Amino acid sequence: MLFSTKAEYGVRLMVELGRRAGDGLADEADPVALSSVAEAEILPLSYLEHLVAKLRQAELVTSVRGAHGGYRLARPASQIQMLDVVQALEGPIAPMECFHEVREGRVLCSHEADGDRACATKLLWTRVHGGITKALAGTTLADLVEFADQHAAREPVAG
Amino acid sequence: MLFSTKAEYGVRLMVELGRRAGDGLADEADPVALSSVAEAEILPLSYLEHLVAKLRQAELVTSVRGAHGGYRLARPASQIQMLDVVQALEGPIAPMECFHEVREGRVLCSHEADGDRACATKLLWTRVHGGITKALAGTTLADLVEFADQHAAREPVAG
DNA sequence: CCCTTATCCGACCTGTGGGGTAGGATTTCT
DNA sequence: AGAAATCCTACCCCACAGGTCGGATAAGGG
Repeated sequence: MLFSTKAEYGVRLMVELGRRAGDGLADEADPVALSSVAEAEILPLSYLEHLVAKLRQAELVTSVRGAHGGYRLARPASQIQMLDVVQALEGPIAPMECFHEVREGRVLCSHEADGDRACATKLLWTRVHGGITKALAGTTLADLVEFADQHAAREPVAG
Repeated sequence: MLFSTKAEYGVRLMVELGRRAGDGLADEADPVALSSVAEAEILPLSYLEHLVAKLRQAELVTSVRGAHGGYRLARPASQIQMLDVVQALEGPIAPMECFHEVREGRVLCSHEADGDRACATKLLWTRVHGGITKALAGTTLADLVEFADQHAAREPVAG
């Protein structure tokens, strides 16, 4: 298994926010209470709180405290890359322990200090890393929202 | 983190076997004792035994028991896809718990029984899965062996 | 002003699996 | 016979995923 349920739950949370934001106009709609998302997705509220905290720190959602508060997408779904979402939830995307992303697209293996022998595998992980990030960066939240709306058409979101 | 060290160690093991096999002629060379691989890669022998057992079950390596025994690649490195190696070591490549690969390229999400709502994320994981398998299937062991030989040229393999 | 509703925050708990060890049985070569 | 290797099973440790709990803080409504 590659990603944990953190990523799954967090993505489902984002999709839910995206669906309720309607077409644009996110700032004017009421913020969505986490409890309503938890109910709709059948996920534990207190666990979602931890996840949404990471999304907020990554400035992917904004929060409104107090009664009638809740969460909103920080920007339109079409401008949110899933790469950012998954990274916020799971931490840096490294196919292996020894891998850090140093700069945009540049990858470093910590075994290089041992002499390159340890990292015959570097070529492979680099390619895998590229494949994953490409798939994640090439998918926006809007893509998922649209997909979700199509496939769950018979049970539209309440609003 | 996506893959565990099982994949890393196992791949390094395979690369080591590939390097020692020379150019083709794998069947005629002496088999490689696991202890020599463990020494060269500075990995615990007893742990490698577990990994190589999986590789043998997947028919990626063959073994020779007894004194002067050891392991060989089951076929030329150029005919070994890294997808098979990683799958043998880590099990099925699923970006998420709820994901099974049903048939070549076809993927199923176990949440579908709950109604599709749970899997707004299906589109995303499908793309990620595709990115990973494409990267793994498109890389052969021979690619890694060549890469390793180039980058560790100043410390050639003993033989 | 207080009550309700919500976000926020940190401590805590529990099971699973990664990562590794240990010991011995078996096979084959010298 | 004995050394050198694979093979096999059982076991151990602990970090972390996955989740709970209690409470602090903030805002709106009567």
